[in-house]
Amino acid sequence: MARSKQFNTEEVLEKAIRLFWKQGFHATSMEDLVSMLGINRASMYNTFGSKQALFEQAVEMYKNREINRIADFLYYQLNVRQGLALLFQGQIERVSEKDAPKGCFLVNTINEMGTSNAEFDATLKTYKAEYETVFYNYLKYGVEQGQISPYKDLGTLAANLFAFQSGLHVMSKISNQEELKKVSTSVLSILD
Amino acid sequence: MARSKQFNTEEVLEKAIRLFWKQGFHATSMEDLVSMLGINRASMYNTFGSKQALFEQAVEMYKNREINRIADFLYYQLNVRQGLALLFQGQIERVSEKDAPKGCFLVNTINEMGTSNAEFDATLKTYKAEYETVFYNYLKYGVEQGQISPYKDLGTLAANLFAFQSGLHVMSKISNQEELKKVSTSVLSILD
DNA sequence: TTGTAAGTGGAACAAGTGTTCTAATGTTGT
DNA sequence: ACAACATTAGAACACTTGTTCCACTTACAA
Repeated sequence: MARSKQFNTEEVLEKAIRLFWKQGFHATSMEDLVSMLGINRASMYNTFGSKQALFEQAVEMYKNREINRIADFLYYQLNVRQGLALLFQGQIERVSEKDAPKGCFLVNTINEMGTSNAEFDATLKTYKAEYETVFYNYLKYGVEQGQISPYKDLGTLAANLFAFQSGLHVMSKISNQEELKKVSTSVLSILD
Repeated sequence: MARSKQFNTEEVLEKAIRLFWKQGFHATSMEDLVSMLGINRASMYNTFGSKQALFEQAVEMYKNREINRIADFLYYQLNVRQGLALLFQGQIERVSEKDAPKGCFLVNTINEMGTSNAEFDATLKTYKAEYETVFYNYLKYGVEQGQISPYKDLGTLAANLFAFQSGLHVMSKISNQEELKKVSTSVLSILD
Protein backbone atom coordinates (compact mmCIF):
# COMPACT_ATOMS: atom_id res chain seq x y z
CA MET A 1 0.00 0.00 0.00
CA ALA A 2 0.93 3.59 -0.51
CA ARG A 3 1.63 6.38 1.86
CA SER A 4 -1.57 8.00 3.05
CA LYS A 5 -2.42 11.64 2.46
CA GLN A 6 -0.41 13.88 4.75
CA PHE A 7 -2.93 16.69 4.54
CA ASN A 8 -6.64 17.02 5.08
CA THR A 9 -8.31 17.72 1.74
CA GLU A 10 -11.08 19.71 3.35
CA GLU A 11 -8.67 21.90 5.27
CA VAL A 12 -6.78 22.63 2.09
CA LEU A 13 -10.02 23.45 0.28
CA GLU A 14 -10.93 25.73 3.14
CA LYS A 15 -7.77 27.72 2.56
CA ALA A 16 -8.39 27.76 -1.18
CA ILE A 17 -11.87 29.15 -0.52
CA ARG A 18 -10.45 32.05 1.45
CA LEU A 19 -7.98 32.92 -1.26
CA PHE A 20 -10.38 32.63 -4.20
CA TRP A 21 -13.02 34.45 -2.18
CA LYS A 22 -10.75 37.41 -1.56
CA GLN A 23 -9.11 37.65 -4.96
CA GLY A 24 -11.36 35.88 -7.43
CA PHE A 25 -10.40 33.13 -9.84
CA HIS A 26 -8.39 35.08 -12.38
CA ALA A 27 -6.50 37.21 -9.88
CA THR A 28 -5.35 34.17 -7.91
CA SER A 29 -2.32 32.35 -9.26
CA MET A 30 -1.19 28.81 -8.63
CA GLU A 31 1.85 30.36 -7.01
CA ASP A 32 -0.47 32.10 -4.52
CA LEU A 33 -2.25 28.84 -3.87
CA VAL A 34 0.87 26.76 -3.42
CA SER A 35 2.36 29.16 -0.91
CA MET A 36 -0.94 29.62 0.94
CA LEU A 37 -2.29 26.08 0.96
CA GLY A 38 0.86 24.65 2.47
CA ILE A 39 0.98 21.62 0.20
CA ASN A 40 3.24 20.85 -2.69
CA ARG A 41 2.43 21.89 -6.21
CA ALA A 42 2.48 18.29 -7.40
CA SER A 43 0.19 17.19 -4.57
CA MET A 44 -2.23 19.87 -5.65
CA TYR A 45 -2.38 18.62 -9.19
CA ASN A 46 -2.61 15.01 -7.99
CA THR A 47 -5.47 15.77 -5.66
CA PHE A 48 -7.49 18.37 -7.53
CA GLY A 49 -6.44 18.11 -11.18
CA SER A 50 -6.18 21.73 -12.24
CA LYS A 51 -6.70 25.28 -11.09
CA GLN A 52 -10.21 25.31 -12.54
CA ALA A 53 -11.08 21.98 -10.91
CA LEU A 54 -9.73 23.14 -7.56
CA PHE A 55 -11.79 26.29 -7.89
CA GLU A 56 -14.97 24.40 -8.67
CA GLN A 57 -14.47 22.11 -5.71
CA ALA A 58 -13.87 25.13 -3.51
CA VAL A 59 -17.09 26.76 -4.70
CA GLU A 60 -19.06 23.58 -4.12
CA MET A 61 -17.73 23.14 -0.61
CA TYR A 62 -18.45 26.77 0.20
CA LYS A 63 -21.97 26.44 -1.14
CA ASN A 64 -22.67 23.32 0.93
CA ARG A 65 -21.29 24.84 4.08
CA GLU A 66 -23.19 28.08 3.58
CA ILE A 67 -26.51 26.45 2.76
CA ASN A 68 -26.27 24.21 5.79
CA ARG A 69 -25.36 27.14 7.97
CA ILE A 70 -28.33 29.19 6.77
CA ALA A 71 -30.80 26.31 6.95
CA ASP A 72 -29.65 25.41 10.46
CA PHE A 73 -29.90 28.99 11.61
CA LEU A 74 -33.38 29.53 10.21
CA TYR A 75 -34.62 26.22 11.61
CA TYR A 76 -34.56 27.65 15.11
CA GLN A 77 -36.06 31.01 14.16
CA LEU A 78 -39.79 30.63 14.70
CA ASN A 79 -40.62 34.16 13.59
CA VAL A 80 -39.96 34.35 9.87
CA ARG A 81 -39.54 38.10 9.56
CA GLN A 82 -37.25 38.24 12.54
CA GLY A 83 -35.40 35.15 11.40
CA LEU A 84 -34.56 36.67 8.04
CA ALA A 85 -33.65 39.98 9.65
CA LEU A 86 -31.26 38.22 12.03
CA LEU A 87 -29.83 36.18 9.18
CA PHE A 88 -28.94 39.29 7.22
CA GLN A 89 -27.63 41.04 10.31
CA GLY A 90 -25.36 38.11 10.98
CA GLN A 91 -24.06 38.12 7.42
CA ILE A 92 -23.38 41.83 7.63
CA GLU A 93 -21.49 41.42 10.86
CA ARG A 94 -19.43 38.66 9.36
CA VAL A 95 -18.31 40.65 6.33
CA SER A 96 -17.63 43.64 8.56
CA GLU A 97 -15.02 41.82 10.61
CA LYS A 98 -11.47 42.94 10.07
CA ASP A 99 -9.61 41.06 7.35
CA ALA A 100 -12.69 39.00 6.59
CA PRO A 101 -13.31 38.32 2.91
CA LYS A 102 -16.01 40.71 1.71
CA GLY A 103 -19.10 39.72 -0.19
CA CYS A 104 -20.23 36.15 -0.76
CA PHE A 105 -17.96 33.71 -2.54
CA LEU A 106 -20.84 32.28 -4.55
CA VAL A 107 -22.09 35.71 -5.60
CA ASN A 108 -18.56 36.71 -6.53
CA THR A 109 -18.25 33.57 -8.61
CA ILE A 110 -21.55 34.02 -10.42
CA ASN A 111 -20.45 37.52 -11.26
CA GLU A 112 -16.95 36.61 -12.38
CA MET A 113 -17.55 33.28 -14.10
CA GLY A 114 -21.16 33.51 -15.25
CA THR A 115 -21.62 33.13 -19.02
CA SER A 116 -18.01 32.11 -19.63
CA ASN A 117 -18.42 28.33 -19.51
CA ALA A 118 -21.73 26.59 -20.22
CA GLU A 119 -21.06 23.60 -17.99
CA PHE A 120 -20.04 25.60 -14.97
CA ASP A 121 -22.93 27.98 -15.61
CA ALA A 122 -25.32 25.06 -15.22
CA THR A 123 -23.64 24.17 -11.94
CA LEU A 124 -23.98 27.72 -10.68
CA LYS A 125 -27.66 27.68 -11.60
CA THR A 126 -28.25 24.64 -9.43
CA TYR A 127 -26.33 26.25 -6.58
CA LYS A 128 -28.53 29.31 -6.84
CA ALA A 129 -31.61 27.07 -6.92
CA GLU A 130 -30.45 25.34 -3.74
CA TYR A 131 -30.06 28.69 -2.03
CA GLU A 132 -33.51 29.76 -3.10
CA THR A 133 -34.98 26.48 -1.91
CA VAL A 134 -33.76 27.20 1.60
CA PHE A 135 -35.59 30.52 1.50
CA TYR A 136 -38.62 28.92 -0.14
CA ASN A 137 -39.02 26.29 2.55
CA TYR A 138 -38.68 28.87 5.27
CA LEU A 139 -41.30 31.08 3.62
CA LYS A 140 -43.60 28.08 3.30
CA TYR A 141 -43.22 27.52 7.01
CA GLY A 142 -44.13 31.18 7.43
CA VAL A 143 -47.34 30.70 5.46
CA GLU A 144 -48.24 27.61 7.46
CA GLN A 145 -47.74 29.56 10.67
CA GLY A 146 -49.93 32.38 9.38
CA GLN A 147 -47.03 34.81 9.37
CA ILE A 148 -47.10 35.34 5.61
CA SER A 149 -50.04 35.82 3.29
CA PRO A 150 -50.96 32.59 1.47
CA TYR A 151 -51.52 34.63 -1.69
CA LYS A 152 -47.83 35.43 -2.10
CA ASP A 153 -45.82 33.69 -4.82
CA LEU A 154 -43.18 32.06 -2.67
CA GLY A 155 -40.90 31.19 -5.58
CA THR A 156 -40.72 34.81 -6.61
CA LEU A 157 -40.21 35.90 -3.02
CA ALA A 158 -37.38 33.43 -2.60
CA ALA A 159 -35.73 34.68 -5.79
CA ASN A 160 -36.25 38.18 -4.50
CA LEU A 161 -34.46 37.37 -1.27
CA PHE A 162 -31.61 35.85 -3.24
CA ALA A 163 -31.37 38.94 -5.42
CA PHE A 164 -31.41 41.22 -2.41
CA GLN A 165 -28.81 39.16 -0.61
CA SER A 166 -26.59 39.23 -3.71
CA GLY A 167 -26.88 42.98 -3.97
CA LEU A 168 -26.13 43.36 -0.29
CA HIS A 169 -22.96 41.34 -0.71
CA VAL A 170 -21.89 43.44 -3.67
CA MET A 171 -22.45 46.59 -1.64
CA SER A 172 -20.52 45.13 1.28
CA LYS A 173 -17.35 45.53 -0.77
CA ILE A 174 -17.50 49.30 -0.53
CA SER A 175 -20.12 50.12 2.13
CA ASN A 176 -19.90 50.41 5.85
CA GLN A 177 -21.81 48.36 8.37
CA GLU A 178 -24.43 50.96 9.28
CA GLU A 179 -25.56 51.46 5.72
CA LEU A 180 -25.82 47.73 5.12
CA LYS A 181 -27.91 47.26 8.24
CA LYS A 182 -30.30 50.04 7.32
CA VAL A 183 -30.81 48.51 3.93
CA SER A 184 -31.27 45.00 5.27
CA THR A 185 -33.94 45.93 7.78
CA SER A 186 -36.08 47.82 5.29
CA VAL A 187 -36.08 45.10 2.66
CA LEU A 188 -38.34 42.74 4.53
CA SER A 189 -41.41 44.73 3.56
CA ILE A 190 -41.48 42.65 0.38
CA LEU A 191 -43.00 39.96 2.60
CA ASP A 192 -46.03 42.12 3.43
CA MET B 1 2.49 70.83 -35.54
CA ALA B 2 2.02 67.15 -35.13
CA ARG B 3 -0.25 64.70 -36.74
CA SER B 4 -3.70 64.69 -35.16
CA LYS B 5 -5.29 61.70 -33.51
CA GLN B 6 -6.52 59.24 -36.13
CA PHE B 7 -9.10 57.68 -33.80
CA ASN B 8 -11.90 58.90 -31.62
CA THR B 9 -10.96 58.39 -27.97
CA GLU B 10 -14.57 57.92 -26.91
CA GLU B 11 -15.21 55.30 -29.57
CA VAL B 12 -12.15 53.39 -28.44
CA LEU B 13 -13.27 53.62 -24.81
CA GLU B 14 -16.68 52.35 -25.90
CA LYS B 15 -15.07 49.22 -27.27
CA ALA B 16 -12.94 48.84 -24.16
CA ILE B 17 -16.10 49.02 -22.07
CA ARG B 18 -17.69 46.16 -23.98
CA LEU B 19 -14.62 43.97 -23.56
CA PHE B 20 -14.03 44.70 -19.86
CA TRP B 21 -17.75 44.38 -19.24
CA LYS B 22 -17.88 40.91 -20.76
CA GLN B 23 -14.65 39.51 -19.38
CA GLY B 24 -13.71 41.60 -16.37
CA PHE B 25 -10.42 43.35 -15.73
CA HIS B 26 -8.19 40.40 -14.94
CA ALA B 27 -9.51 38.12 -17.68
CA THR B 28 -8.93 40.76 -20.35
CA SER B 29 -5.41 41.01 -21.71
CA MET B 30 -3.76 43.90 -23.49
CA GLU B 31 -3.55 41.57 -26.47
CA ASP B 32 -7.36 41.29 -26.42
CA LEU B 33 -7.67 45.04 -26.21
CA VAL B 34 -5.20 45.82 -28.96
CA SER B 35 -6.89 43.46 -31.39
CA MET B 36 -10.39 44.60 -30.40
CA LEU B 37 -9.91 48.34 -30.10
CA GLY B 38 -8.41 48.67 -33.55
CA ILE B 39 -5.61 50.99 -32.48
CA ASN B 40 -1.95 50.32 -32.03
CA ARG B 41 -0.47 49.15 -28.79
CA ALA B 42 1.76 52.22 -28.56
CA SER B 43 -1.18 54.54 -29.23
CA MET B 44 -3.00 52.90 -26.37
CA TYR B 45 -0.21 53.52 -23.93
CA ASN B 46 0.25 57.07 -25.24
CA THR B 47 -3.44 57.86 -24.87
CA PHE B 48 -4.46 56.00 -21.73
CA GLY B 49 -1.25 55.26 -19.86
CA SER B 50 -1.76 51.69 -18.67
CA LYS B 51 -4.23 48.85 -18.56
CA GLN B 52 -5.46 49.95 -15.15
CA ALA B 53 -5.82 53.58 -16.29
CA LEU B 54 -7.68 52.53 -19.42
CA PHE B 55 -9.97 50.41 -17.28
CA GLU B 56 -10.72 53.23 -14.87
CA GLN B 57 -11.52 55.59 -17.70
CA ALA B 58 -13.80 52.97 -19.20
CA VAL B 59 -15.64 52.55 -15.91
CA GLU B 60 -16.05 56.29 -15.51
CA MET B 61 -17.42 56.74 -19.00
CA TYR B 62 -19.82 53.84 -18.51
CA LYS B 63 -21.00 55.29 -15.21
CA ASN B 64 -21.64 58.72 -16.71
CA ARG B 65 -23.49 57.30 -19.68
CA GLU B 66 -25.59 55.00 -17.50
CA ILE B 67 -26.49 57.63 -14.93
CA ASN B 68 -27.55 60.07 -17.62
CA ARG B 69 -29.58 57.40 -19.32
CA ILE B 70 -31.40 56.47 -16.12
CA ALA B 71 -31.99 60.07 -15.03
CA ASP B 72 -33.29 61.00 -18.48
CA PHE B 73 -35.60 58.03 -18.56
CA LEU B 74 -37.05 58.65 -15.11
CA TYR B 75 -37.50 62.36 -15.82
CA TYR B 76 -40.39 61.60 -18.13
CA GLN B 77 -41.96 58.97 -15.89
CA LEU B 78 -44.53 60.82 -13.80
CA ASN B 79 -45.66 57.75 -11.88
CA VAL B 80 -42.79 56.74 -9.62
CA ARG B 81 -43.75 53.11 -9.09
CA GLN B 82 -44.41 52.58 -12.76
CA GLY B 83 -41.28 54.50 -13.70
CA LEU B 84 -39.06 52.26 -11.61
CA ALA B 85 -40.86 49.17 -12.86
CA LEU B 86 -40.30 50.23 -16.46
CA LEU B 87 -36.68 51.07 -15.72
CA PHE B 88 -35.99 47.59 -14.40
CA GLN B 89 -37.95 45.99 -17.23
CA GLY B 90 -35.83 47.87 -19.73
CA GLN B 91 -32.61 46.81 -18.05
CA ILE B 92 -33.76 43.21 -18.06
CA GLU B 93 -34.60 43.36 -21.74
CA ARG B 94 -31.24 44.85 -22.50
CA VAL B 95 -29.22 42.13 -20.78
CA SER B 96 -31.46 39.50 -22.35
CA GLU B 97 -30.51 40.47 -25.88
CA LYS B 98 -28.36 37.98 -27.72
CA ASP B 99 -24.62 38.57 -27.33
CA ALA B 100 -25.27 41.52 -25.03
CA PRO B 101 -22.89 41.79 -22.08
CA LYS B 102 -24.68 40.45 -19.01
CA GLY B 103 -24.95 42.26 -15.72
CA CYS B 104 -23.90 45.84 -15.11
CA PHE B 105 -20.33 46.90 -15.75
CA LEU B 106 -20.23 48.98 -12.58
CA VAL B 107 -21.62 46.18 -10.43
CA ASN B 108 -19.16 43.76 -12.01
CA THR B 109 -16.36 46.16 -11.21
CA ILE B 110 -17.38 46.73 -7.60
CA ASN B 111 -17.46 42.98 -7.20
CA GLU B 112 -14.15 42.30 -8.92
CA MET B 113 -12.09 45.26 -7.79
CA GLY B 114 -13.68 46.27 -4.49
CA THR B 115 -11.27 46.17 -1.50
CA SER B 116 -8.18 45.62 -3.67
CA ASN B 117 -7.09 49.25 -4.10
CA ALA B 118 -8.01 51.98 -1.62
CA GLU B 119 -7.92 54.81 -4.16
CA PHE B 120 -10.10 53.08 -6.71
CA ASP B 121 -12.40 51.93 -3.90
CA ALA B 122 -13.05 55.55 -3.05
CA THR B 123 -13.87 56.26 -6.68
CA LEU B 124 -16.30 53.36 -6.78
CA LYS B 125 -17.95 54.65 -3.63
CA THR B 126 -18.64 58.00 -5.27
CA TYR B 127 -19.99 56.25 -8.36
CA LYS B 128 -22.37 54.26 -6.20
CA ALA B 129 -23.37 57.47 -4.41
CA GLU B 130 -24.14 59.12 -7.76
CA TYR B 131 -26.33 56.19 -8.71
CA GLU B 132 -28.20 56.37 -5.43
CA THR B 133 -28.67 60.11 -5.81
CA VAL B 134 -30.57 59.53 -9.04
CA PHE B 135 -32.91 57.21 -7.19
CA TYR B 136 -33.08 59.54 -4.22
CA ASN B 137 -34.15 62.53 -6.30
CA TYR B 138 -36.78 60.49 -8.07
CA LEU B 139 -38.13 59.20 -4.76
CA LYS B 140 -38.22 62.77 -3.45
CA TYR B 141 -40.27 63.73 -6.44
CA GLY B 142 -42.54 60.80 -5.57
CA VAL B 143 -43.03 62.13 -2.06
CA GLU B 144 -43.78 65.62 -3.37
CA GLN B 145 -46.36 64.16 -5.69
CA GLY B 146 -47.95 62.25 -2.84
CA GLN B 147 -47.05 58.91 -4.41
CA ILE B 148 -44.77 57.86 -1.59
CA SER B 149 -45.23 58.18 2.15
CA PRO B 150 -43.32 61.17 3.57
CA TYR B 151 -42.33 59.02 6.54
CA LYS B 152 -40.04 56.82 4.48
CA ASP B 153 -36.27 57.20 4.79
CA LEU B 154 -35.42 58.03 1.20
CA GLY B 155 -31.69 57.48 1.60
CA THR B 156 -32.29 53.96 2.80
CA LEU B 157 -34.81 53.34 0.04
CA ALA B 158 -32.38 54.59 -2.58
CA ALA B 159 -29.66 52.32 -1.20
CA ASN B 160 -32.20 49.54 -1.23
CA LEU B 161 -32.95 50.10 -4.89
CA PHE B 162 -29.24 50.09 -5.65
CA ALA B 163 -28.82 46.82 -3.76
CA PHE B 164 -31.74 45.24 -5.52
CA GLN B 165 -30.54 46.41 -8.91
CA SER B 166 -27.09 45.00 -8.16
CA GLY B 167 -28.54 41.66 -7.20
CA LEU B 168 -30.70 41.61 -10.29
CA HIS B 169 -27.65 42.17 -12.45
CA VAL B 170 -25.77 39.38 -10.72
CA MET B 171 -28.71 37.05 -11.29
CA SER B 172 -28.91 38.09 -14.92
CA LYS B 173 -25.69 36.20 -15.56
CA ILE B 174 -27.39 32.86 -15.02
CA SER B 175 -31.14 33.54 -14.99
CA ASN B 176 -33.66 33.79 -17.79
CA GLN B 177 -35.77 36.79 -18.62
CA GLU B 178 -39.03 35.59 -17.08
CA GLU B 179 -37.51 34.98 -13.67
CA LEU B 180 -35.85 38.37 -13.66
CA LYS B 181 -39.09 40.11 -14.56
CA LYS B 182 -41.05 38.33 -11.83
CA VAL B 183 -38.45 39.38 -9.31
CA SER B 184 -38.33 42.97 -10.50
CA THR B 185 -42.07 43.54 -10.35
CA SER B 186 -42.42 42.25 -6.81
CA VAL B 187 -39.60 44.30 -5.35
CA LEU B 188 -41.38 47.62 -5.55
CA SER B 189 -43.42 46.82 -2.47
CA ILE B 190 -40.50 48.23 -0.48
CA LEU B 191 -41.92 51.61 -1.44
CA ASP B 192 -45.23 50.95 0.36
C1' DT C 1 11.48 -6.51 4.24
C1' DT C 2 9.67 -5.00 0.38
C1' DG C 3 6.60 -3.18 -3.19
C1' DT C 4 3.35 0.40 -3.79
C1' DA C 5 2.03 4.77 -4.26
C1' DA C 6 1.46 9.33 -2.34
C1' DG C 7 4.51 12.51 -0.36
C1' DT C 8 8.33 16.29 -1.17
C1' DG C 9 11.19 20.44 -3.31
C1' DG C 10 12.45 22.23 -7.29
C1' DA C 11 13.69 22.45 -12.19
C1' DA C 12 11.75 22.90 -16.75
C1' DC C 13 8.31 24.13 -19.99
C1' DA C 14 5.84 26.67 -23.42
C1' DA C 15 2.87 30.29 -23.52
C1' DG C 16 1.16 34.60 -21.99
C1' DT C 17 1.57 38.87 -19.15
C1' DG C 18 1.96 44.23 -19.15
C1' DT C 19 5.11 47.34 -20.75
C1' DT C 20 8.85 49.64 -23.37
C1' DC C 21 11.38 50.43 -27.36
C1' DT C 22 12.85 50.89 -32.22
C1' DA C 23 12.37 52.44 -36.62
C1' DA C 24 9.73 53.85 -40.23
C1' DT C 25 5.71 56.46 -41.91
C1' DG C 26 2.13 60.06 -42.10
C1' DT C 27 0.04 64.54 -41.21
C1' DT C 28 0.10 68.83 -39.48
C1' DG C 29 1.15 74.31 -38.90
C1' DT C 30 4.74 77.51 -39.65
C1' DA D 1 10.58 72.37 -46.95
C1' DC D 2 10.84 71.43 -42.36
C1' DA D 3 10.33 70.59 -37.55
C1' DA D 4 7.11 68.45 -34.47
C1' DC D 5 4.75 64.75 -33.12
C1' DA D 6 1.13 61.05 -33.67
C1' DT D 7 0.78 57.09 -36.19
C1' DT D 8 2.15 52.31 -37.33
C1' DA D 9 4.01 47.16 -37.02
C1' DG D 10 6.53 44.54 -34.58
C1' DA D 11 10.60 43.16 -31.77
C1' DA D 12 12.21 42.90 -27.18
C1' DC D 13 11.82 42.97 -22.21
C1' DA D 14 11.47 40.91 -17.79
C1' DC D 15 8.26 38.41 -15.46
C1' DT D 16 4.36 35.45 -14.50
C1' DT D 17 1.22 32.05 -15.96
C1' DG D 18 -0.59 26.99 -15.52
C1' DT D 19 1.22 22.66 -16.02
C1' DT D 20 4.45 18.72 -16.25
C1' DC D 21 8.30 16.20 -14.99
C1' DC D 22 12.12 14.90 -12.25
C1' DA D 23 14.55 12.30 -8.57
C1' DC D 24 13.87 11.36 -4.11
C1' DT D 25 11.55 10.36 0.45
C1' DT D 26 8.13 8.53 3.48
C1' DA D 27 4.44 5.60 5.36
C1' DC D 28 1.59 1.85 4.96
C1' DA D 29 -0.06 -3.42 4.03
C1' DA D 30 1.29 -7.70 2.50
